[in-house]
Amino acid sequence: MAKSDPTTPRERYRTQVRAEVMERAWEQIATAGASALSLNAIAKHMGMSGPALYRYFANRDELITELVREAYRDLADTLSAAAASGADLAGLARTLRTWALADPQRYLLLYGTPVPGYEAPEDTRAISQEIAVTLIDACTAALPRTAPGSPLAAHLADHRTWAADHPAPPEALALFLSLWTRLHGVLSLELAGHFTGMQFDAEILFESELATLIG
Amino acid sequence: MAKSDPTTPRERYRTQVRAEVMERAWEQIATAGASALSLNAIAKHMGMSGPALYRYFANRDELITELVREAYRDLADTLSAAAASGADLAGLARTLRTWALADPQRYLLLYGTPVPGYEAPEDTRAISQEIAVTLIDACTAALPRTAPGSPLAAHLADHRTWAADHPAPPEALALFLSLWTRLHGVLSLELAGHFTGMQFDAEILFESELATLIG
DNA sequence: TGTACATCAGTGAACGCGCGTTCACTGATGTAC
DNA sequence: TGTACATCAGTGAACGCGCGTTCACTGATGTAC
Repeated sequence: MAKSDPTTPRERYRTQVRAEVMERAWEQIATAGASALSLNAIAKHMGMSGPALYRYFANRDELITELVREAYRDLADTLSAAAASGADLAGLARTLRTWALADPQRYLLLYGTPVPGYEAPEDTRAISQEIAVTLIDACTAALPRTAPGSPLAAHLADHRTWAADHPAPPEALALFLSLWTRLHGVLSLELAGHFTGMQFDAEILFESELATLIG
Repeated sequence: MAKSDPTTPRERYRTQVRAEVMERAWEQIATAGASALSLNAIAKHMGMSGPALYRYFANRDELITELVREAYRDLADTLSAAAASGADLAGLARTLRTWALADPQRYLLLYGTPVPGYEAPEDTRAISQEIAVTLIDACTAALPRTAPGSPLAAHLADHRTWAADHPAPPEALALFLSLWTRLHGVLSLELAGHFTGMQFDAEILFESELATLIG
């Protein structure tokens, strides 16, 4: 490695340990949920003493923030990669479902019941909006030529500051909100286990909801 | 009060204290969420010592169970009362929304991310099904005469053991699942605060979703 | 290449906290004769 | 109506636990001359 390389061995070691801490944190979240996340437990699991982690994270909140950021980042990248390789709205929706099922607690960390006492920092909102933009673009492309102009679209024409930076017809915003809430409705009930006992296939419900949105 | 009255003063006192414990528990849940519920904190709030509560609840899990039962019971009663006074499917949906907004954490206790380490007992499933039945009946009544027979309905015709006791056409079951997941999608994102920052009116989104289901 | 110093990862002890839960006990309330 | 006894609500002390976090320290790694 060239001498000019800015990453010193120590820096590389640091980022590596940070990464391992977060990996263990994800394992712990997958098992017991985000509210049970404990620095001491992670340290023990890594064969280290508890205070050692304070070399890598200022406190528990910063670790959670980093996890939230990583999750948003991963979802944003996954979706925009799918969009870049030609996925349409239905494709993006299925990508979202696959992503959520791959690690339910990760999805629930972002979109489930908020972790009590934790407030997400400003910059995660930016990534969250990046995700929205990807979906809104796909919604715009999926709009029928003659948009019906629902009451929701009319309302959004006047209440679109949240998408002010991004040009899109109000019908696309309406479609986006419908899409988001419907997919989340199926996913969150499925992941929370509210369909267990009912033996139907949640994927068919998901596809059905998708079909009524686009068909 | 007649001598034959089976409720002795002590029994009345017991149920009264139990009720107050649960009231305080709801306050605590409303503030910090269900996973932060603490027997000691409730006792302190009532001006009692911690161990005193063990006269009324065997342990923390039994208290949570009682809260879950009460919430399900209240929702089931609210919905069936609405149905009894002539509310149609849209009316029931709006009743559900009102109920959820009245106490967000109560709604999230039932339908949000599960409390880690807590498993709901069997008999709450029964009340949950009671709720489903009320909604399914309204769905049956709301079906157009010539049901379209979606792929979801076709699937449900073969996977309806969860509604085996209750006669309803598969199209009604399909409508019920769509309704449930869509309303929950809007409600849970709204209650979890994922719409804050976007200035649109969640009620209009709710109504829009409802309209596409029924109209 | 070798030595002197600075950096920094990790440890163990400690603090204060709140939790769920058990237990022996006090004191008030209700019951039986 | 009065006394003797049983029931039971509530207390305070205690146990063991795990948490987040601070701090003084050790020992290894990297840097400068």
